[in-house]
Parts: sequence; C-alpha cells; structure tokens
Amino acid sequence: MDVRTLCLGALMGGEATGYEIRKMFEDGTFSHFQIASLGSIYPALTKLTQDGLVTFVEHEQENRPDKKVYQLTQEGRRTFLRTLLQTRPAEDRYRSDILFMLTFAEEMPIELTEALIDEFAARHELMSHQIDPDNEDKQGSPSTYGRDENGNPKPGCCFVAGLGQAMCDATLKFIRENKQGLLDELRNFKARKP
Amino acid sequence: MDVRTLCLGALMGGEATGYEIRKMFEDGTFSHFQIASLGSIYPALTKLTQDGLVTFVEHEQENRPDKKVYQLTQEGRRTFLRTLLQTRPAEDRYRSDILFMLTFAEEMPIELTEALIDEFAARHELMSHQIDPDNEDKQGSPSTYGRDENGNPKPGCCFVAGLGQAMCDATLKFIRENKQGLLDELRNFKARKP
DNA sequence: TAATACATGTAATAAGTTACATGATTCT
DNA sequence: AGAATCATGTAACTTATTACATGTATTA
Repeated sequence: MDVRTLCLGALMGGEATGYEIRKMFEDGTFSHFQIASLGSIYPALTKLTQDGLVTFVEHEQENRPDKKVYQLTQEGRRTFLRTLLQTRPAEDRYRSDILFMLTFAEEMPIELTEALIDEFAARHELMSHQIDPDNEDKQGSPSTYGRDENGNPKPGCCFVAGLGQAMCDATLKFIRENKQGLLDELRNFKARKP
Repeated sequence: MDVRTLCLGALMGGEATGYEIRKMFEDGTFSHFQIASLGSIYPALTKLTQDGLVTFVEHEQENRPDKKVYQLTQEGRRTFLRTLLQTRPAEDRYRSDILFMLTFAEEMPIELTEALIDEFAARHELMSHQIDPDNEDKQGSPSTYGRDENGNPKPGCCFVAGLGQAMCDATLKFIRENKQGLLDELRNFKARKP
C-alpha cells in the first residue's frame, strides 16, 4: 500500500494537514501498523492534488509557512473505496532489530540482553498508550479519526485498536514471565562454557 | 539492520547457501521479524566475500548451478559480534495492509471485512507453525539454527520464538473473541444508516 | 540554552524489490 | 500439464529515508 493510498485513508476521517497526517502514523490511529514519513507524505499530497483526489485550503499563519488543510474530493473518496475493494492486501511485515539481536543472546554480555529486553518492553508500553483510544493527552488533537461525525467510535477502528492492544499486552506479559528465566539460563550457559 | 549484517547473523548458526539463508527469513528462524529477498542476499554475500567476512566452497551439482556454501570467517564472526555490541537497534516496524483496511470496515461490504479477518487469522496460524521449534516438517532442514553444536536449543532463540508465539496466540485469541461482535456491530451500523 | 513542536518542501542517496535469465526435477 | 523447489545472478525500477533549507514559539 503506497503512501498516496495511505494519505487518502488518513483523510477519510476528515481534513488534515500533511503534518497532522504524519502524526497519525507516528503517534496516532495508524501508528502501530503503518509508517509514513514527511518526506513521502508531502510529495504524495502534491500528486494527489494534481490528480484531483484531494483539494486544499491555505490558511495563513503568522511567522509560519501557510498551513495547507487537505480534504478528500468526491473522486478521491470514490478512488479510495475502490482501492479498498480491489486491493489484495500485501503480506504483513514485521521487522525488529531487537528480536534479531536477542536471537544471539548467548554471544553478548548479559547486561546488554537485559537492556534490549527492557527497551523492547518500554517501546511496547509506549505503543500500548498510543493505541488507547481513551488516551486523550492529545488535547483537542486532530483525532476525529476513529470516530464518525457524531463522535461515536468506529467499530473497525476499535477492533484494530483492540487487536494492537492485545498484541502489546501479550508481549509485555511474556516478558514479565520469561525475562528472569532467560537471564538465569544465560548465566548457567556461560558458566558451563566460558 | 542491513542485509549484510542479517546474512552474517544467519551464518552464525553454521554454513549455508544463499538460497538457504533466504529460507530462514521466509520460513525459518527469522521469518516473523525480519525479511530479506534473494535479490538482496546474493549481492550482500558477494560483498561480504570481497570484504573477507565470509568464504564459500563451491559444490558441483548436476543440472544445477554450482552450490556455493558460505561460512563465516573469524573476521566475519568478530565483525558481527562487534556490530551486536555497538548497534543501537532501529525502531520496530510493523506494517499491515489488512489492519489498515480493517480500519475502514464501515465503508466496505461485511463479507470483505470477514474475509480480511479470516485471512489475517490464517496468516497468523501459519506463522505460529513456522515459529514452532518442534515443528520439524522441514526434515533434515539446514536448521541447525537455534541450536548449538550439541543440538541444544539456544536460550535466546527460544525466548524470541516464544515471544512470537505469544503474539500469534494473542492475535488469534482476540479474533476468536471479537470477530462476531464486530460483524454484528457493523450490521447494526449499516442498518441505522444505509 | 537546548530541544521540541509547528509547518512545508526538495533533492541526493540508499536500499531493497521485482523482473529477467536459465534450467532440471519433483510434486499435484 | 502446471506449479513449486532447487540454485545463482544481474539490472532496471520503485520507494522511501535522510538531510538540507527556513524560521518562530514554547517548553525543559
């Protein structure tokens, strides 16, 4: 799924600037299962504008670049919906340097192993927070996303959020239950053959 | 983590061909948290050979290209271990078209939603299988990986495999418990405003 | 004082994927 | 008969990342 489609999807929840769209992928609704950086979002929005799938209104600001608030056109909405129906979703891909490194735990100092596990846990704790739809630290954030016009949470979003939460919880639980065991094993392992 | 490092890691478990290394990322030990395609593995091995980090022995075969069995050099092993100690692991990144699409469940036919969920479940079921270290359909596979010279499973590998399994299980459990609920909600949702 | 948030945009670069090229054997 | 497995390798292409460019206001 290319960044253009991702942007269309992001705008399904209402108008937003490029900067705000990035936040959805960094912190917000989509953060745990899609990524898109500013360097790809801005060109994508330009392209979408040329193709008539989005329009923008320029809001002047003091001491800042003009803010461009993008919105789907009818054509854009239709296109996105069509894409949804026609696209065979690509394989999920998860890549984790930490897990790869932990595979070689025997070869590194135990402190490093522990640090890696702790970092893995910390990141998942953070993710768990970001997913939480009730978590509105983001006071007045652009997050109409995940909710419809009446402020009701959308079932699809809830389901996906719940799934993300479940994955995080499982990860954290596994670490709680197995970290010490691994570290002990590693100490034995190293004692036997130094 | 670039493909070269990934290849070095793959060879930490013993000798292997480029083709076999790909399998480790496709089906094997690393499949659930790293990816590497043949088009990137072969050039990486060539580069590593030039740099003296790996060597290969050519085994002639009938009716096939000669098989190149790669092996770490001492220098290669040292380099990998150093990388392990020095690398700040990059952020984990998970991307899932299916989850992205499911976010928009309200906008598509219920059958599609269900199909997407089922496919997501099926893929995780498969992954769960592939992770399972006891799963030796791969009779006599090159998988010395995850085990040391004596055939003992390596604690680090077990931990990572267990974690992957836990994530899969959590995902499957969540789907079992929430799929019907979502579909019902969607039916209500659509009944209210068609 | 340094970093972060806000705000957009471009361009060089890096990186990997897909497709092409070749070809026998085995499974379905 | 067709697909998949084994086996390597190259090259065109796509794609996104990183860095650059610019600048204020707020927070730590």
